[in-house]
Formats: sequence, structure tokens, C-alpha cells
Amino acid sequence: MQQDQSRYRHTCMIRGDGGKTVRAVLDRICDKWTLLIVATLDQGSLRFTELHQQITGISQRMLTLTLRNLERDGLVSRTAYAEIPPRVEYALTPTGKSLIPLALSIAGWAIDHIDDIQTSRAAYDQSK
Amino acid sequence: MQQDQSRYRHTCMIRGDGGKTVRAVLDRICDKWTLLIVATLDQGSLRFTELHQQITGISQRMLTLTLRNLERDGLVSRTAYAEIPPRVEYALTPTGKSLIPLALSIAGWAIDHIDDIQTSRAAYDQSK
DNA sequence: CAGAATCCCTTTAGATACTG
DNA sequence: CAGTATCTAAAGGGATTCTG
Repeated sequence: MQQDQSRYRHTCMIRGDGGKTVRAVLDRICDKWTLLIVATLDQGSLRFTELHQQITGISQRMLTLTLRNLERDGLVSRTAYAEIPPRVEYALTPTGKSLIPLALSIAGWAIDHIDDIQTSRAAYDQSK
Repeated sequence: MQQDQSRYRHTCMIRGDGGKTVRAVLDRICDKWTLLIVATLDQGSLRFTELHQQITGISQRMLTLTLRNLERDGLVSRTAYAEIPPRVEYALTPTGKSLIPLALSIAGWAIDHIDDIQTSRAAYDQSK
């Protein structure tokens, strides 16, 4: 009881400004590729092509767009070397690195509950 | 160093199956309304209209759709009473309640970093 | 009260072709 | 190598109207 009331108080963090702050972050991390890119860059800086190879299924266009947004938000740094052929290195910034523990929390919850969710989903679809 | 290597190993949780498991969860919690509904239901079971009033800005259509998806995934229970006028109560299931700590982690990170992100974003837009 | 149905506009993202 | 440009199919989501 004590705990439940305390938890309810804290969910005000989420409902706070109508969810604006939380959603601003969700809009960034919840697209199809952001977390995969961030997790891939956790091993160190990588070039455009290396990212393209390691993240299977991503199109050139979406890799470019997602990296641009991550750079804009200060989560990823982009370093271009004036060589021919061109070389560009992408790496996590401190803010980007701070996202990793959160990403691991999400992954942990996903792994813990994905079976329950899929079972429930199948049962629901069955009953309709 | 030691820590960084350990962290890198753990990000395999995210990249694991090409991000399939993590994305299945992100697809559920990352739409515009899910976390707000879950956070609102943390105070206890609520009726359709009560949710509609407490979550400002949501349309009837999106409230219905999001609640259906949450029910399908076993995060929210729906109890209809055979009365006139009808009464329907929505509440978090145990799985739904287990989502609250994760939501709070996300909110915490959002609050901690939203200023940095918006500053970086403004600087990036300025330089273009 | 608690929705279902329909309309319609905006955004997203894949495929493809081209370039400094 | 590291992108940019363009086209298009599909999904998301708001407003409105109707109903058991």
C-alpha cells in the first residue's frame, strides 16, 4: 500500500506536462533504428559503411537520416576526414553513452515480458 | 575500461536478434498515448470517460484503439458491467504494472537530458 | 456511456537512381 | 566512400457522425 501510493506519486513524472517531456525523448529513441545504432556504436567509433553492414536491414537513406537526427540531438558525433575517398567516423557523445543504461533497461523488460505479451496476443486474436 | 567492455557485452541484448525483441516492445510503448494511459491507470481502475478526461488531448478513437492494443497484449484488463448505461472499468494487469518502473526510468532520463538535447538541437539548426 | 465507422490529411520509410 | 534526390506505398492519427 505504502509502496503503491509512492509509485502513484512518481508517475506524475510521466503525466507531468501532459507527457511532453517524456514523449520528446520517446520520439527520439522509439523509431525503428535509433537504439540499434546507439547500441552498435557502444563498441566504439564506426564508419558509415561499417554501421551499414552491422545493422542488417537498414537502408542507406534511413541510416543517414537517423544519424543526422542523433547528431542534431547531441547523442552522436560525426567526424569527417578530408581524404579521398572520404572517411567519416561516428561515435557516441557522453549524452549518447548515458542512453545505454536506459536502453538496457528497455531490453531487459522486453526479454522478461515478450513471452507473456505474445501469449496474450495470440489468445486475444484466437477469441475474436 | 573494465566497465566499458562489460557494457559493450551487454548491448548484445539490444542488437541480439537484430533488435526484434526490443522493437516489439518499443512498438507497443512508443506510440503517442500508451505510456500516458498506463501512468494514468497506475492510480487504480478507471472508466473510459475518466481516462478521456484525465488524458488531455487524446481523441476518442485513439483512446479506444490504444486500450484495445493494451488489452490484447495483456497490459490492461477490461471489465464491462451489464448495466444501462454501460460501465466499463480499465485497470493495469500485473504485466502492466511491471511496466511502471521502466516508464519511470524513461521519464528520469528524459528529465535529466531534455535540456542538453534541446540546446544541441538549437545549436545544430542555427549552424545550418 | 462507451464505443464503431468513415473520411482525410500527414508522416514514415523502403526502393531506386544519381553524385562529389 | 558517403552520401543526396525523388517517388511511392503504407501507417498514424484527428474530426466527425452514428449506435446499442
